[in-house]
Amino acid sequence: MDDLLALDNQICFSLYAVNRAVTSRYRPLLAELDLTYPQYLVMLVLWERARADRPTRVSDLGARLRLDSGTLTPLLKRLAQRGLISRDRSLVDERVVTISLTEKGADLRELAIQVPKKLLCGLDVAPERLLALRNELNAVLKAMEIRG
Amino acid sequence: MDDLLALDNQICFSLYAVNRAVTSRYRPLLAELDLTYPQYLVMLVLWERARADRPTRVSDLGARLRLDSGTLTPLLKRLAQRGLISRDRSLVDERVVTISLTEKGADLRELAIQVPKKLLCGLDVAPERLLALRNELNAVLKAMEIRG
DNA sequence: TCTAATTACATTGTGCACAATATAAATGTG
DNA sequence: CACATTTATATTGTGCACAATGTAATTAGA
Repeated sequence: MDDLLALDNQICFSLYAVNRAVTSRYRPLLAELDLTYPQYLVMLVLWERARADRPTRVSDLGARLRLDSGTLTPLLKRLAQRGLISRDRSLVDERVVTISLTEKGADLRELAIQVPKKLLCGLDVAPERLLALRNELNAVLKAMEIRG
Repeated sequence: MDDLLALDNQICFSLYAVNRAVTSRYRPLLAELDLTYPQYLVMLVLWERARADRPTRVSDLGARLRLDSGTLTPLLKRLAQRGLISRDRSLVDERVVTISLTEKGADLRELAIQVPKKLLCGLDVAPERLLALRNELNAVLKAMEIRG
């Protein structure tokens, strides 16, 4: 059985399925914050950088999340429309758009802290198994990004 | 350091990033078959079931890939339009749509065999690491699906 | 048997991802 | 300084995912 094409032999399918399964666990929790999952990731980056007093450009978000402006621009517009962030053209370099948290956006962090807590509770998977998985994933990601 | 919210501490982000990284490795290979990644997954299921002479309904695809008709219906219409599959209302139960491979669709399997081969070559990750990852992923998926 | 509930799929609408292209500002080069 | 090149973001278009709703066929119940 060299069944290279069997669905269950594709790592890619496991990744795809688990990713969607995990995301759908997040969905109801994030719905309480009125955030989608990618919006949540953007907010995580912004909260992180704000704590270190680092200004954030669209391209910084792109580098961190591996997303391009085609994805980020409309997403950021929606966050801005909801008053969580502001988007301002840099005065130094007018090509650059600087993203900053509004007070409302910064405050949302308090609520967001509950998200990973609740998620881990609801997840019937041993913590050490999750940690092992994360480490494997990060190793693979690093290997893929360095070479290949 | 209560940094529950640090991006790098979120398993979900690793999953999300690796999933997209792997998918983008598939993309150029699948482009040669003129398939998207989800279309490829559907074809894998169809090839698998055809080998076992199992007829396939839309809901069978949905169960296997965990996708609903909102995703599958338009995807299957596109595959049908390209002449890879046919979609036929069941005569026994008119609610059911049966998906079958056309000759062209069945033949595409030969080309598709190259996909995982080329992918593994291009991937600079040790095979045993991938196998470990897949096993971890499958274990987590199973745990998530059995209990909430 | 008539009707209510269920089932299978389709449709609509929103929000990603991503390719391709556009636009405008900055930078480099002669 | 002109002008080509590069850079940062925006726009357009396609194809998922998924929630919500619709529709028609089947099944279950009274």
